[in-house]
Amino acid sequence: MTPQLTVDEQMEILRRGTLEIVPEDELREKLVKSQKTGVPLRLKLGLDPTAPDIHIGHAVVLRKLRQFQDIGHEVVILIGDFTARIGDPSGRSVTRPLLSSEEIEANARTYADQYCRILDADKTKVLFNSEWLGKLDFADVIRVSAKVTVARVLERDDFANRLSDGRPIGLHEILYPVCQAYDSVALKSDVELGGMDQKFNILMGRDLQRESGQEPQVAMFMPILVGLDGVQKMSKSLGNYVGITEAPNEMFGKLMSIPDDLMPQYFELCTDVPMNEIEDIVYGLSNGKLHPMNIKKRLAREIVAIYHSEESAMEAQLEFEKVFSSGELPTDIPVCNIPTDIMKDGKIWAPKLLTFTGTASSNSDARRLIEQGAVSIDGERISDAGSDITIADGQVLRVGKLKFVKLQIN
RNA sequence: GGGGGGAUUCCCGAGUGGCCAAAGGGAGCAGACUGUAAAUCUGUUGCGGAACGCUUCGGUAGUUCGAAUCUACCUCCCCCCA
Repeated sequence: MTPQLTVDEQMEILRRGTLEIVPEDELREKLVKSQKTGVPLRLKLGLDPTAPDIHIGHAVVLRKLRQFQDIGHEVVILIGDFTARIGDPSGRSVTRPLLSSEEIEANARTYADQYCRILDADKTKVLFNSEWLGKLDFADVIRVSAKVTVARVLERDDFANRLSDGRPIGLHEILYPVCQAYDSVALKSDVELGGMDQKFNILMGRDLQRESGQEPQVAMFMPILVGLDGVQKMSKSLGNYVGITEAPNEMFGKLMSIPDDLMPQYFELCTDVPMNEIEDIVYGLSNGKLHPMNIKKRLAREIVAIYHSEESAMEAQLEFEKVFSSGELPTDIPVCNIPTDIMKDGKIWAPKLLTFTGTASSNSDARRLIEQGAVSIDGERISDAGSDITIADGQVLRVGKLKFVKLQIN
């Protein structure tokens, strides 16, 4: 992109949205040195070999890496296939299922397809930590472990808490941070990015690099994006996410459903809107000069445009307004064939229509929806769950706010 | 090695022989209200062509007219002591 930004300008870009840079002056020094020598910095991002669906929460870190790439630096995506066997003790205590090497490879490929939408593929490398961790023998493990003291490991919040609560800590879990730290040594990374939950592990990398005679990496901590519900972190399993491969209309709709007070955060972390403009927006919202809905539309447009295009973002907005503001039918309605043999005399039992079209999961579910007034055909509400209803070719069945099906009778 | 506690519907969690398809909360869904939301209110959340019936409370086999509740065994989890 723009090759010759001053280091100050670079720092300003890189600081955006980050929680903490440890230590900040070392990052500056590294940037200065890199600019002088022309040797790019090596950025490390460790990823789990699971979770192949990247959402805009993951994208926060990936976009930060992209900023580094645009300045000229290179990124190493480190797939933790070896460490996955241990299970990161950070936060969750759920043991992860072991993955076969085929699965890991398949996941890594899916990852690659997706992160290319954000990262510059020419400046990105993917490595697996089994490559070096798998080669260590027991003596090596002891030698590396010897560089870390128990007190140092136990400083970590999670371990300290577990110890005082009398909850168990596996001996192997103590080695997890050591493994991750060793990755940094093996990669000779200059900067490692991660969430605050990675703080301990990433800082451990600094220690081990120093012990190994390397210049320690700088740690950059990125915030965890809050999900669409406005409460929990964005994650696929909670269903409160926007996937970066989702269609424009879906993205737009999902983004419009976030609580208002999430908007500033989303602007900062998920868009390229300049910070001073975001400040103006926040101010305008607080004094009532700006309407939250319009701002949210802008936000949704900005994000959709990143992963698709400005045109499709605009179209998504028009579609959204059409369906939700004007209450009109969406442009694309899935068609469902209704075979005549499940009908009699042009009629069909109402719950059957819902289960057949997949708009209800069971007759009981369908009955409920009908009784609650969620079901209509061509805008006319169906209210009797026991009744046979007359349907005609081309009619549109609507269930709830979001489900539409065009009936095709043959 | 010894002792103790537990597994309930999507999640948490009540229920200790019939009044239990199973309290309460969370989450979801639907309706109202809105700005599309959030908040709020209301309803709903096993299955069945359904005012009746059927299948559920870790698994299996029992006891009983009747079991989520009692017994035996099994599986898995957790805690304490060593």
